[in-house]
Amino acid sequence: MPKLYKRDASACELIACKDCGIYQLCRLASGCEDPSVSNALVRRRFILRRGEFLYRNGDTFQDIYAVRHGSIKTYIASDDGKTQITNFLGSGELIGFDAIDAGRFDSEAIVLETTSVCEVSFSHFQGLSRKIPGLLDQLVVVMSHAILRDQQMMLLLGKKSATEKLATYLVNLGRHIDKNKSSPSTYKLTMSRRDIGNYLGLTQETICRILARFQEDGIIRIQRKYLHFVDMNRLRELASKIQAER
Amino acid sequence: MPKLYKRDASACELIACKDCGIYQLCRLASGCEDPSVSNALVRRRFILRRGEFLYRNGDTFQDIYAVRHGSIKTYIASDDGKTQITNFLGSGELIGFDAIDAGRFDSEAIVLETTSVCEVSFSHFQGLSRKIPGLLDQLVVVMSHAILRDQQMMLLLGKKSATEKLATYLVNLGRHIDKNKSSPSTYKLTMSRRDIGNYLGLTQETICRILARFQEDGIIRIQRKYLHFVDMNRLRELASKIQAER
DNA sequence: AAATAATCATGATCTGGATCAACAAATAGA
DNA sequence: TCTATTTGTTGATCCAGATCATGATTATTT
Repeated sequence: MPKLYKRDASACELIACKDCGIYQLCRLASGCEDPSVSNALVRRRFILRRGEFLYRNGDTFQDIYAVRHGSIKTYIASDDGKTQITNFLGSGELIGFDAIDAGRFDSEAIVLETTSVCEVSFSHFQGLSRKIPGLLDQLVVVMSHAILRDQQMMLLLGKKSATEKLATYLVNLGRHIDKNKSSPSTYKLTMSRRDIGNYLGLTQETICRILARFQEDGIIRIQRKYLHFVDMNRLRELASKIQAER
Repeated sequence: MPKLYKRDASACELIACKDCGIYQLCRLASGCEDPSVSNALVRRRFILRRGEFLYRNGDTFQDIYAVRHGSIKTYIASDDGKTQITNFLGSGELIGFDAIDAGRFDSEAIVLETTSVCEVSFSHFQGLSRKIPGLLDQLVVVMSHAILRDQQMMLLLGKKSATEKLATYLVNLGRHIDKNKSSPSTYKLTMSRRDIGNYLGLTQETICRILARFQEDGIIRIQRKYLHFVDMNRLRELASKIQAER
């Protein structure tokens, strides 16, 4: 059962700041091209471990966060207790701006593995933006992208079959790999089958079965948490059903 | 078959600017409290008629829009031609910021009835924001709200039953009514059953059947496009299944 | 006004993915 | 180390909502 909550810490392995979602923001804030001088924006860094919350439902909104290394899931709940995972976040991604309007979080963020995070005080950010033109413009761009992503998700949830959903999900994982140039085509899944199912509007059983089928068909190899991409093109076809029959 | 596209025009019945989603923006831009002085921000106003596009897939992004009066649907398409309606917009709502990041629209907006729109040049908006602190902050707030809304939609699409989906949809329509104080509890549906179904991840047949059931159960009265709310509380219960049995 | 095309409505049937069940494997805790 | 809990897997069955079909209204065009 989760657990702790925003434990303080310091020093963590750096990921390249220039691969971070707030790199442009940090660069602007520090007023120079040097990517390491990001402290004008980032208040503190800390580490969370598996099962710990970054924020909880009802928390007052004060900060936005950037994932430096690790992974996080965010989800919302309905009145009657159903939950929907709204995103899985990895290195360089930003969390928290869904709470700007209400001034408090109506969602929760749980860490899926040991994860280091940069914390940006939003009021400090707003203060800086008075001095640094372009800072808010950059935030607007990031938020625009998030809206686009959410709309793609609505399309997936509303219109795609189970196979298309999972194929789409895997293709998107694949993109991350290229971006972070880890081993050519292998991915460590940090989320459970249940989480994937919840995210895609399916059950864990369906996820298991389709993963098994993808493996039989020679599209992926999967062993528990370890996913290996064998035929990315076929997967892309399945993601939007343009499969040249078979 | 749709049709024309961004036809120019002028003069249209005003809706109260203070009920508009960009009222705060207009007010800041005009630098005074007078809600009628909004021309610092709004470039032009025009009217579209049923079936006309406000923007189309692939269009270069230049403007954001505010609906003054009328209604609009927005949707995206997958590679294989499935479409998902992402929003229905009414008076005072803003459209277009999903295109800021990419610089072009990956979605389309079609007008559902004769609709008047305020057009705001985004580059002009950015220019103004250099002089008027708070302008971009306000946009960030509006976008944050849009993200929240999209997440609620993901929950609906991923986790709710057909009945819950439609009840939720009707309850949200109801909110609009109060806000725009039209006749006590009657609503003119400008979208088709098919559109509602598409939006909610259902078919038009299912929408018809559930509407009929809601009417039998004395929750609404519905006659083609005209919807009358009879028991809003019951509807709210159905929206998140907390129905005290029956 | 007549013809055509959308839209709405309702019944009959089918099916993709949920649910239920039972167990295996891995992980966390004591 | 052993035990308990979580996570993953696969089969059998079921059902909510899709699909198919047909006709009634209502809008739009000619």
